[in-house]
Amino acid sequence: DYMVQEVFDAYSFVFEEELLEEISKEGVIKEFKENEKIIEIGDRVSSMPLLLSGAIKILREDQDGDELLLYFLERGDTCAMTLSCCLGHTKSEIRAVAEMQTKLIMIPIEKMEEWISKYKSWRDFVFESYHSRLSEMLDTIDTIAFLNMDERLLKYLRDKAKINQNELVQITHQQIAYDLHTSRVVISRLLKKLELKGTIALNRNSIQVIDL
Amino acid sequence: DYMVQEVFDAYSFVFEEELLEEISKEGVIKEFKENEKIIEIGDRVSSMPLLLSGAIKILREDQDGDELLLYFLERGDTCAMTLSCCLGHTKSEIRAVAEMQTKLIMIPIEKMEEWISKYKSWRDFVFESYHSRLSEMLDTIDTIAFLNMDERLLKYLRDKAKINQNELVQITHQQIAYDLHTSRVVISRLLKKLELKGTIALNRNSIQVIDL
DNA sequence: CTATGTATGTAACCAATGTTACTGTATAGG
DNA sequence: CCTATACAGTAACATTGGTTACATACATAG
Repeated sequence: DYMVQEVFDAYSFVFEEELLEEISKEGVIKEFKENEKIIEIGDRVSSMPLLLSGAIKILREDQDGDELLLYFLERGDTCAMTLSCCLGHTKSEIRAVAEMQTKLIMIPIEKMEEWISKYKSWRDFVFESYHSRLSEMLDTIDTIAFLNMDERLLKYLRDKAKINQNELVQITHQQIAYDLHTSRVVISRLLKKLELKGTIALNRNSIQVIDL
Repeated sequence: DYMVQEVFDAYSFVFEEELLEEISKEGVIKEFKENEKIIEIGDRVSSMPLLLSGAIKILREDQDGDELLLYFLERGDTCAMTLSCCLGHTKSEIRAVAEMQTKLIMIPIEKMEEWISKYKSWRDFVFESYHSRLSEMLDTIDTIAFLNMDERLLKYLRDKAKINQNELVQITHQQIAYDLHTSRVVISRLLKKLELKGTIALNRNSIQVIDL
């Protein structure tokens, strides 16, 4: 029977063969380039994305249009936020942006509801997604509430290095400032301090995380 | 057939009669006094609480033991955090404290898993709980990340007034400081400013929220 | 090579929040 | 009534983070 190779690669440890085939049959593959917008705040969500390869960053926005990074998603993840919107038939409360070249498979909302009754593994996956997303949100809250900006910055760089599997993080100070909801000057200042401590090395358009 | 009155009162619009009866039969009623601890961080969670009456506040703690209020739960709510722990068989990541005299019914974890297959209304309830908890968490993140302390304080007082259905909030400055993860002096200072603006009136051990 | 735009470094200042220290006042228990 | 304690008001100062302004360095189009 027909099966998409990437679906197998990313989800064979999670779902049984029959479901993997259904996903392959019903899902629509979509690809996004780095920094391409995947979901916008207020979008009606009519299908649920499963991550096949790449990574996505999930952002929140305030009234003034200022952003805040919530967390990253990787292969095998799904966005519980979107899931939640699907099941509740509400609009997206977050923005999703491709962190790199990213491949998704979109599951129509009717199928995902059908599979909840049909496949225990799917149901478990959905619950597990909610669970890990709640944990991520808690972690995000801890970070914002309990850490100073220098600690948040270092955590951000380490997370970014991990997601990109590269200790050389390709990014500008301004982009970091957007993700952490602060200003470029603040980031430059703190980065310089981290460099003096020997934790990182600064280059134009990239930062090397030494102390991973 | 036997049914607990409070279960009917709080959940008759959500669950069918058969399920209401099962809940009444399998659940164990527990009562908590104001400020009594319901769940502690690290606790093994072996049953899932449904709120029958009263209110609960959910707190997060950092390494130094400092607290942060996440959100309140009311009648008809359940703690998706605890739910999540139940299903994932992990320990509690949060603390739950009775905000007032509170009555819960505790559902054994096996039953709640059984009902997920058996009752669609239960499954919907579980998903809806996850959905609203994720929304609350987003709201909490917005509050911490995007608001200044004076705005957070006012929001806190309004939420508290709403939960207690009383514009006269019985609380000390120190307790507010704990919930908002700041110091008593900061709270006293900001409260005084709010009083001068006419938004609130200060008394010993209580605050009247005028501008609800 | 030069001009332009983008990225970065940094000083000076401001605003918000956190800290310390001390004061006064209400209240409960003796 | 007296005293100990919890609660609240406030000044003075420190720290963190945000803002403005400007200088410098790099990269690329022409």
